[in-house]
Amino acid sequence: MSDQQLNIFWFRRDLRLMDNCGLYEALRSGRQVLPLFIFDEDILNGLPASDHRVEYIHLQLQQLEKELASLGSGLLVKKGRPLEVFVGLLKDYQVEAVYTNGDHEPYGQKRDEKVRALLESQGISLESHTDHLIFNKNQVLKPDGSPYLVFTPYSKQWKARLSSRDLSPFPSQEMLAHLWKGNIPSMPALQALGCKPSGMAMPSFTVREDIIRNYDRTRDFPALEGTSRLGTQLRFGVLSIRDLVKKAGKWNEVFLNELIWREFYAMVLWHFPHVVKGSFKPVFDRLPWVNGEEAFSRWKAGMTGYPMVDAGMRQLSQTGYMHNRLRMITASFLTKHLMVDWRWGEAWFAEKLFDYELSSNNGGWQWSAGTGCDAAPYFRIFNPTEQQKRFDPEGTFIREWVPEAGSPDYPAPIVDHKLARDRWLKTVKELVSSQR
DNA sequence: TTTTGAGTTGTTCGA
DNA sequence: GTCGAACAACTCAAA
Repeated sequence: MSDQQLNIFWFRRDLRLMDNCGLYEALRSGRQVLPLFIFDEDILNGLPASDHRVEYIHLQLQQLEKELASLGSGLLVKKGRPLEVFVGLLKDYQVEAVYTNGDHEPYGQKRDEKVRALLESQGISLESHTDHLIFNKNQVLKPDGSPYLVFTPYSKQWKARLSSRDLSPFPSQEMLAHLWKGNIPSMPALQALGCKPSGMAMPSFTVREDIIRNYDRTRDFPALEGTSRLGTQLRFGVLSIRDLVKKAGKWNEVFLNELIWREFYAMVLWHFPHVVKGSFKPVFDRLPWVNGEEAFSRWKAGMTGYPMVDAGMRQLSQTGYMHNRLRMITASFLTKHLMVDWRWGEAWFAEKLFDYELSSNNGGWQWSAGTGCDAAPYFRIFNPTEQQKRFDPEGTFIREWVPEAGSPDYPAPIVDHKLARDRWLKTVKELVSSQR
């Protein structure tokens, strides 16, 4: 056991050294800081052998390790259950305090409470900071102290609060000399974690001022480079949200609003964790979903016979990404045309998306299905053919992903649009009227 | 307490 | 082809 007292900084979804709130606070305390990451077995065991997100995290950790090594330090990477890993660490090191950045998801909160209890039983504190969002659970509330349920008033209040919020970066850089200089074993290879390479291209987009400035005009056209593609970096904290919000505020209000949606849904999940399992509005848990396995399979495979839907679904499977416009079209189609439970679709996106974020994915699906807070009205049903005309008028996107569209090799539409539309309208009307 | 206006991203229909 | 209304009623937020 090392006899020198130290702090641990526990990286999770904040895989960067710069402008990292919790890391800065750990370094500022004056003690040396040992950087730690844990591959959580409880999460890994629920994933397939080849998961592109694990691969992405591993890649970012390698980058972090390189940066830390150049500073004379290193990154301690462990695999196991966090609680058990900490039990081991407390034997190996004389830990004074553990610093980290908070997590708004129910699993992360339970995990952190268990770790906190363990540490506190040893007289060690767990210091948690807010880093992945601008505002935490209770910083943007109605005057009566309750959470907002509608986006627009939330966003107004969010912006009002932002104007008095200091977004200057946490100057972690100036403190990096305080990193632990003792021996740190190098991190395990991906295969040693039991994960195979996915063969997918890892997202590595940069913050593009030109794209963000044009965001409101180009974001709806999947054939254009019209969206930021920064979701994955935000999910894993490779980018600082403070930095991005500062730029968004200068560059494009509509883009800033998207970042506020991200915070809105995080806040909703924080206050209403029941949305993980069921509809925000309980009445919609009684929707008589058809849940056809065959239809669901065809949707997943991009074989519905609606080119716009299939293009989106194939883009997702093959790249781990789907353009936002297509996320709405495919989600609307699965829930309203095929009448498959939104949770099925949510789970599929969760498995496939690089940028998967529980709160945003859940919020988006419930919005699409009309079951969420501040959701789309039930009669707002996307017509996949109409959407194709409006947002891919040249057919560029369709040709890229569904080159056989229009040929005999391409399946006939899985459902008739008008019949499906009428069925959905009738179903929801009956549900709502039965409630009165 | 009551009232009033408003509510991400759409589609269809009929004038 | 364009345009406005209807789709549905309810809940939320704020005055």
